[in-house]
Amino acid sequence: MATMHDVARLARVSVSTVSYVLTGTRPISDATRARVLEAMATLDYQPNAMARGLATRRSRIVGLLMPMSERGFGATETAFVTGAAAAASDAGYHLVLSPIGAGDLDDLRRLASQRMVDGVALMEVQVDDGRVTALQELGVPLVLIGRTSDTTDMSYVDIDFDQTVREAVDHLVGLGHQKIVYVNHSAATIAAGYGPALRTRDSFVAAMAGYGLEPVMIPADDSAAGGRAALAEALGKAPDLTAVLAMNENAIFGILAELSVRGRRVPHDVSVVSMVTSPAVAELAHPALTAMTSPGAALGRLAVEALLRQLDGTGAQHQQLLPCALEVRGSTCPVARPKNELTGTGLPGG
Amino acid sequence: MATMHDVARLARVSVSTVSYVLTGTRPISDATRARVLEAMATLDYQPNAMARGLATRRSRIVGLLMPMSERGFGATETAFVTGAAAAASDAGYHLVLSPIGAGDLDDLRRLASQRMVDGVALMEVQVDDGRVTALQELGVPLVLIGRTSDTTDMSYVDIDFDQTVREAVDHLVGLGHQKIVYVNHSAATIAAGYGPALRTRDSFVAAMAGYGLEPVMIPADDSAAGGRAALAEALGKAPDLTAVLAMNENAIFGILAELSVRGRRVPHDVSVVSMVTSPAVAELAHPALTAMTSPGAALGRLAVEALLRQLDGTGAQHQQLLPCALEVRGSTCPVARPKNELTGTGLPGG
DNA sequence: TCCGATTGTCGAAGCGTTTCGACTAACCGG
DNA sequence: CCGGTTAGTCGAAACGCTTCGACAATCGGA
Repeated sequence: MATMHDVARLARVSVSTVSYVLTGTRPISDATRARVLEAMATLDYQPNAMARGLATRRSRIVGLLMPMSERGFGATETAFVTGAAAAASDAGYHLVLSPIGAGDLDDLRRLASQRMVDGVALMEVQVDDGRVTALQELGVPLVLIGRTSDTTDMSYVDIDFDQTVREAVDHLVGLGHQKIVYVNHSAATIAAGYGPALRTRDSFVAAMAGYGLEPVMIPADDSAAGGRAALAEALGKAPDLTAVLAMNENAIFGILAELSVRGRRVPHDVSVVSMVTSPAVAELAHPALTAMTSPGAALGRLAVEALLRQLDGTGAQHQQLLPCALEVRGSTCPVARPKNELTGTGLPGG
Repeated sequence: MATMHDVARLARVSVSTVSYVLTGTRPISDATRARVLEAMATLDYQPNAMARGLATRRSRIVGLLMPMSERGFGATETAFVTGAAAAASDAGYHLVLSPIGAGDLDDLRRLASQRMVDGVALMEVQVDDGRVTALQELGVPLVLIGRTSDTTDMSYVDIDFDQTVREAVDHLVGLGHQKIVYVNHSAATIAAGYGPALRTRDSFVAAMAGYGLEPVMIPADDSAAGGRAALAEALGKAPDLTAVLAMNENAIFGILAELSVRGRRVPHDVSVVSMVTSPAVAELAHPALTAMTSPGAALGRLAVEALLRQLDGTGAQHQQLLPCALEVRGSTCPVARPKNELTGTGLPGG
């Protein structure tokens, strides 16, 4: 509750001197500084954030816009937020989380034009995202997590989907798998321009082509049921599949369930790799899933650090990709036999 | 960027008049109001949050303190945050999420004494929580999600664990189950004074006693492995168990895996009920889990609403409990036979 | 008809900082 | 010993809003 005035009076200096001690913008003699600091300590002084914000036109708050779907967010997104908050806190900033999605642009405009935030980080960026243009028009510094289609002059951090897919495919092919099915998000999600779904799709095609293999791809709704249906469809398209690469964290358990129902054992009959998955989720399955672990916390930290650099002018555009790390657990193993020509196209063991 | 001065000049009134139009604290003639509103519209005026905050000594920001563990948070906590953010937004407030745990009280004190937040809601409240006393000393309005041991003069919202456990037990007993094992959090978590673990434990004992049944309880580490170990222990203590009631969302998949390994089918041999679980997680299992669905979003909303009422003086202490709702899915069914004495203590079907 | 209350508006004084211009000493090289 | 820096400090003016006290005009009883 003590103000600068109180500190100044107790230290027998002017308020401006106190301010200079605090901000270091002008030289202060050691004696004076000591008196001021002592006064601050005895009064338990804390600068008032509002007053400071008004005078400097900087709130030292950055916003994190995270659309919250009804299905909540997984460990990946949580790690992201944690990393972002930690980075902000380290720099003496606060992080405001706003559950503002692509829908309510008005909310966003209000938040931004009230000058309550110095800059924002956007999560769940769509390939064509109205929030980006809205913020740019308002002149709000921003960094994306994810990418829009046109990244010119934009700062972003994102998962390196291309390398991640490549590593996953390398892992499976290295184990001898040839018939690999890729289970993506739903057709609707892809059509809506969800970047990760689009990018992994393209990368999968490219990676498979690099090995001269045919890329089989199936969309799946974001649910266990969607996973089951997708696997059924996959077995129709490629009855002799030996590996599944799943992008869809929500469908993965359905995939496993359907495999189990159909008598295909994991990993002996079918190897499964889950993409962009947190260890916690991977451990829930039995056997635990070999997965590409997303660099959630690191992404969050990088995003906020880039934003802060942009704010204080020590850095402009920042574009960075981070791959997911392959963590081999129990759901992948070498393919049963290289000579699986024996079974032709039929089911193994009828 | 337009300020009140600009609006006032354009509308040919004084700044105070503009302010009154905005806040409604004094009567304004319709003609004047119209002129002012029009000026605001043409200038695209937005009040500056900092200036307003400085003048009113209210930031219109409420904090949500959510300790973020490395294991991230589940759909329940996410729903909670969403509900809280929505409630804040509806009332024209912003929600600052701070990942401040029971550890860093200094961070907390700084946040609070900078007067950046008008009040705070605390998640993951421990039975004995230093944050509570710290905030009370600073005179910061606060509401808990969860409860400390002494709730005198405290506002809180929490899950009605007693009723939730009772309903779960009722459901199982109604299906004919008598040998019910309760899988709780780990011994360490219980010892640390984690409220939900303590309260459900007591409620389980009471509920079982109400039916004249013996309450068997097993602690489990928060992991799949913990669940497997717990189930093994449970089968040792009660080989003839027919139902498991699990409080531990992280252990549940381990429990299911171990049941499967031991040849006990769910739900035919063993019924399973998961407590305080979100539908999304319940659907991941196969069969989908009968669960007590936590009222996450509602809790968040109630907490923030109570806090805001406290802030504008239209409400003081607020204490409220909400039960989880029983959602019957595929993991529970009537007990195999009332005459299960046939099988003695051995495994059914050898 | 006069008085008290009400309505509508204004000017000015804060709110707690930062920052600019100015001023005093002390200091340095010539 | 003098003009020009430089270090150290102060007072005052912002920053953009709210709110208090004042005042004129209108109104409704007695």
